[in-house]
Amino acid sequence: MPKIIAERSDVIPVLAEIFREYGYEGASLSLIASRTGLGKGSLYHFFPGGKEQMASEVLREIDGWFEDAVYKPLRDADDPRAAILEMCRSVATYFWSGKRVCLIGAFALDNVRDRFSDAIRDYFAVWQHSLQQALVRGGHDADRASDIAEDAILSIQGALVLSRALDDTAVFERAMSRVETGLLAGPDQGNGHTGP
Amino acid sequence: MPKIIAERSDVIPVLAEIFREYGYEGASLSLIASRTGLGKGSLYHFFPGGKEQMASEVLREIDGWFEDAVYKPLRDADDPRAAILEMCRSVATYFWSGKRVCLIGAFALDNVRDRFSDAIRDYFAVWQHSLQQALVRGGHDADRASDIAEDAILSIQGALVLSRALDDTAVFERAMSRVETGLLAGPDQGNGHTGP
DNA sequence: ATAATTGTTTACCGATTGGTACAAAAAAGC
DNA sequence: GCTTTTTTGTACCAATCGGTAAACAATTAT
Repeated sequence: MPKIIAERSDVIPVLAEIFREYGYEGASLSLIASRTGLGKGSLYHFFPGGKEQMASEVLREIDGWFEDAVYKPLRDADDPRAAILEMCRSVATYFWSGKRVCLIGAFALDNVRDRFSDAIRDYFAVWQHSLQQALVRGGHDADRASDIAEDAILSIQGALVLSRALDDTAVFERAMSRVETGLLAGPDQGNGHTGP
Repeated sequence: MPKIIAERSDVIPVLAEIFREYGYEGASLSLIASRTGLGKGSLYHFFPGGKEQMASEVLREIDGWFEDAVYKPLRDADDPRAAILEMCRSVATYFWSGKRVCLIGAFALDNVRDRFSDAIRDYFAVWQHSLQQALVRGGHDADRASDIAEDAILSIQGALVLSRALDDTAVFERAMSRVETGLLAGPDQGNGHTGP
């Protein structure tokens, strides 16, 4: 039978998009089979662990992408401010201005959270830590940097929720603009809740 | 047969909790039947429209609760600052410091969003509008109030995502504290992205 | 008391779920 | 060429899905 194009690694992004659109439970095997072009036989040949393995590898791939494209630059870049700017740009592109859901955030709200809790926690924890590190190198003290990073990440997630709920990408874009401003504000400004 | 206790209105909060825990697709009829104590027959007697009607009435009830407990006070209260403070308190209690999911936010990320898009949109739109109104009465101009309200609501939603992902209610509490500070800051402070 | 209404039980429906078995086909190694 | 390994199609599985039918019990109205 024809081998079409399907390398094993080519199928994971397709799986990711399916899970994004339909959720874990909503992504039925027949749907997966039809969208990937792979029969059940092939699917279970590549992923003996079934749907759970598919989702698990999707999460790993997403995490890997963020590690390379976002987290590592944040930690290693010479200019932390430039890295933060680049993060905002990458994130806005990745989430297609709010039209594309964050699969890991969606899983966090779903009942499948327990099944993938480690991957979900790591994704956000590493993100926050990397961002915090960039902020510290930008002159913030550790505690305040942690706070700012947390607020930025949670704002991005909330922006995805709200822009999808209101069906308005402008919500996401405004939020990203606020996040960028908040991250780039120097350590001297006291624009937080730590006031008197 | 015994009439137990089940008034029709008593079952809706139970349904709400089930949907929160398992999501729309994850809440199977057999699960609903066992948790409510009602057989399928009774369920379909009360909700001829099946699961979709159940979810729909749950959303209406949630919306009604927020209208009474949050939105209306925000619009009508004599002291807008006190109303905003009360909103923060109500929200923190309602979401049990981040341990309880926002069903409407979760639906917004799910594939059932299309089915309930009107209810989802209204919930957030009315929230934002009510909060904006309170801010305007607190001295902000309309555009800036809209921006602040949007940021507050999206931060709350993001806090629910992140605190669940990290399994840490402190994330939610810190976020609520920041939200409160941001909402209560007077119109003279320039702590936003509208700088030069 | 009796009739009409309301609520509940139970059995059942076809469709679909995630997953398995296995043989045939294609690709790769020799 | 042949053999071995990797990949695929098909048939099948028990379990469960959301939903229906209808006989029956309990409540209410008369």
